[in-house]
Amino acid sequence: MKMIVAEGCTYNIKRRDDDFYERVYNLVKQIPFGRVSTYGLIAEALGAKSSARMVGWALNAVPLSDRQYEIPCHRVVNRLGELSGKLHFETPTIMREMLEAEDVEFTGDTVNLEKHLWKPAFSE
DNA sequence: GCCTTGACGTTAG
DNA sequence: ACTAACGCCAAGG
Repeated sequence: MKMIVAEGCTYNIKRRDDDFYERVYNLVKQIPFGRVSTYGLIAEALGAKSSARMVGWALNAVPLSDRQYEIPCHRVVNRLGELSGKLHFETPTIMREMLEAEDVEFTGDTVNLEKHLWKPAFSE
């Protein structure tokens, strides 16, 4: 099930047997303490540049228990550094608090990406 | 099946 | 700097 990524043509997630979610999780796990990444970069690293949305969907499917300990979902923000996923935590403030606990710096309600953005290594 | 809804992103105005 | 229109695609009704 290799996808051909010709220029302009991006990987299509459509397959049920795909391990897309797993690959998202593996990548998110690699985000270092005190750093953040974006939905778009993660999607792109997986060869699904146009499917940033599905990255969020995958994270939404992460069990609450894994959310804090196994998979650092709070380190994924949108491309402007906004905490677009905060409503999916136990309380709307948790996400920011977790980031601040890692000394992540904010400007207003957006993360200082200059300082904390982590770019995933391109896989495959 | 059709329609709507999103933890998104780009582009145009 | 802000809004609107798309493109994207899995789920749920």
